[in-house]
Amino acid sequence: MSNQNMSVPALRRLPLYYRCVIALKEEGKKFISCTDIGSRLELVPIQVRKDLQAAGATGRPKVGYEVDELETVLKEMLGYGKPTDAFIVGMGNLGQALTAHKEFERCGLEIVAAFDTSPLKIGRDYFGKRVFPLNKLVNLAQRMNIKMGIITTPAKSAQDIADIMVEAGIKGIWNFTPVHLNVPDDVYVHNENFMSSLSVLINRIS
Amino acid sequence: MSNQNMSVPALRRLPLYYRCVIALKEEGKKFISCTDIGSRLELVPIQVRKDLQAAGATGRPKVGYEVDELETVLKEMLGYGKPTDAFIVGMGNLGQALTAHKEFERCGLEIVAAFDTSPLKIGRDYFGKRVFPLNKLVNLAQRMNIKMGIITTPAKSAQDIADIMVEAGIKGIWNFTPVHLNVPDDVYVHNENFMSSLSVLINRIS
DNA sequence: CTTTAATTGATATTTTATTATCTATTTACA
DNA sequence: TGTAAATAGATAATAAAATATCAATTAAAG
Repeated sequence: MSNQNMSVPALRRLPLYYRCVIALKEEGKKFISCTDIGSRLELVPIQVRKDLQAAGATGRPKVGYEVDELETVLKEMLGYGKPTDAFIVGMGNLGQALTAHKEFERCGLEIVAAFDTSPLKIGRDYFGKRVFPLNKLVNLAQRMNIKMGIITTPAKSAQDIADIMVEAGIKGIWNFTPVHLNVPDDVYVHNENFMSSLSVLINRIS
Repeated sequence: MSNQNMSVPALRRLPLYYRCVIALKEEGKKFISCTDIGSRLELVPIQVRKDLQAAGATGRPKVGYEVDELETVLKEMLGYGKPTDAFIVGMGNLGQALTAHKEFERCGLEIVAAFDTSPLKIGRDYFGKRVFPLNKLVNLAQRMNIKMGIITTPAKSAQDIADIMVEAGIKGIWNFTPVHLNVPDDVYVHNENFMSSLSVLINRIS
């Protein structure tokens, strides 16, 4: 199924290609070349070709890739076909923003439940998602076979939440806090560290 | 001042070291080694040492780095001392979440004004930041000498906003939309593409 | 029917980032 | 005072990613 030996940088570029393909499809294009995609995304054609090759797409010389086929291949590789169910913990501003985010549903992610410790939030619905107390997480995750968790709590609770997620059998954690999480080897953590991005930006403009 | 020839991966790790240093300082530690930092962050000591070296820190054999000095060096390199003023455009859920984010102020970023097109939002305050109409951006940015812009609008308006920011003289754009932005060479765009992160997560758990 | 231009696919090269090795230094302890 | 252990700092090696080169293929134009 999903190619595990694809490099992280390449994998991160696939959604860009997907968006590009959808846009071109809407423009009525039937075929598309690496050069086309590259010029739209400011990437060199060779890189696009290598990435598409790794994703399993095949094209025809002089013509390029068939748009419909490319869409299918990318969709498959990105898991857009069968969405992954996820829990989100921390219904602060960021948690709410992610829960409201429409694009996730079109892109392989279904946030099925939210968790918080605040009695003001528990039992409420945010954008159609019910908020549960934290102590229900393990049980619900196991019953619903949840494999992905999103952490949008304050930094100080992040490790505790991660521990709970690990106990619940979650295998992928999307960590929006700036703390390093300690988890077993079979759990993959992706850190969305805004501070890291900020460092680069500040460095580049000064 | 800020070292332009530091690699992006290394630069992205600096905030992690900074957090670690602050934590150790609070624990009362006076000196800290690469091994210590590495074991806390699950990084190999050599990598930590090289990064700190690039940041300009110097340590003593057998002892490590002085915590206070390390804090100063990292703070300087990260620009935490003199915060960068920024404008944010798009006061939807994500825009509000970022505006509310307390940590930015402690980490070199000051969001000084917000912009939106919705009459319901213009004139209001969100977390102490006034929302202005979009057509005020260029003028305000020039008067306030704003060099950083954050885009949290819907995807379809992103390029338009980027064009306005470029016109306003903004040199660094933090793009939270999934679209590729076309800007002149002297403007640096950092893409915070949630879809890219999602690809990696979905790929790794399946 | 032949030539030309564009493009893929495969392989090779270069660049960048990470990791290892080795030496010098410093502290702690016998 | 001497020795062992830990560590920084410098240099070297390795691994990973990006980019270039080249041959094969195909469609279109002459």
